[in-house]
Amino acid sequence: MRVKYFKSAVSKFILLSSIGSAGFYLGRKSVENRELKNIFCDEKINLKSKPGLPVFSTVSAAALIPRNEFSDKPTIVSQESRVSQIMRFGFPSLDNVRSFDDFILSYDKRTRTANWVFEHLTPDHVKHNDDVDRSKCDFKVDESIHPFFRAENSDYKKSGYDRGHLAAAGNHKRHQKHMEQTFYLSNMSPQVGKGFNRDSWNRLERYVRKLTKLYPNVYVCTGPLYLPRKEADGKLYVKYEVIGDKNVAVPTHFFKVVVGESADGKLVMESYVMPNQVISDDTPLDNFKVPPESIERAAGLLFFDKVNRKFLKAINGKNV
DNA sequence: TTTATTGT
Repeated sequence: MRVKYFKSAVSKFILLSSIGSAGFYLGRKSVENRELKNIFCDEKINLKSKPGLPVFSTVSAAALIPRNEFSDKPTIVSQESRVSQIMRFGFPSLDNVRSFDDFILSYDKRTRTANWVFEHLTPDHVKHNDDVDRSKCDFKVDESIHPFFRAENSDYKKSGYDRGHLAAAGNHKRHQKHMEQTFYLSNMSPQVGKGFNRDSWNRLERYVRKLTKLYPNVYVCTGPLYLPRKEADGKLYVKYEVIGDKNVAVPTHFFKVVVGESADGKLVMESYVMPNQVISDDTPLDNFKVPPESIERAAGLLFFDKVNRKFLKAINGKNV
């Protein structure tokens, strides 16, 4: 997704980096006005000239083989699979992609948490369902990942961090099995509990669910960020804690990129970055909006690459 | 309403 530069982007960057104790950088140049213009102002960017982009158009979601807990045999997926519905607008990357029944995940063996998760929400997915009970769900090891690289429950124990869902449990209320699959530790990242996971991040997740009241289809990509910050010597470093015997990485931030599709096919995009720290409950979610391109650069991902610009009407509330 | 941990 190539996006135009908006003047408000500068103030949003400043706002974002002012949240919390110290400034984090969504790209080294992003705080410099001149560089920002170079990055975002060129409306004539030739997509084909960008490395990596053409590769994605050749990848078919139908080739993926989803997990099936109840059989050793791989299931061949039809063209109209849930995977291709969820990934309709393209894969952010192709690294270690795993498909679950109602969400897709790319796993990072080095950090022992995901690179990204992708979900497709409809009013049906988020409405209350008496048959689905969150309290019956258990956090469980993802046995499909090599023991060297998978998080254990013991890694989180007494770490001070929550096992925070990336694909939120509340987004998968159609079947008990769907919700249970969100409890694999491959879908967890260490998150500050009170003040973040249980509060402002949860507020963002509920807001995304609420978007299904406005848009019959909502697509959302969520993941961790490890952003550089300036140290005392004036240089930028990426620094993050690791927890447990498996050294599970504690992300500095998390992102969400959301696309809502109206009944007439028109699309709006919103993208957020929140620091993994205590956030005051009265901080408006708008304060966390950042240009999607800045997340792409920081994360090494491309979001909604297959969206036809013709249908994209707004990014972060601004018409495009 | 939805997030969760710790201790019993």
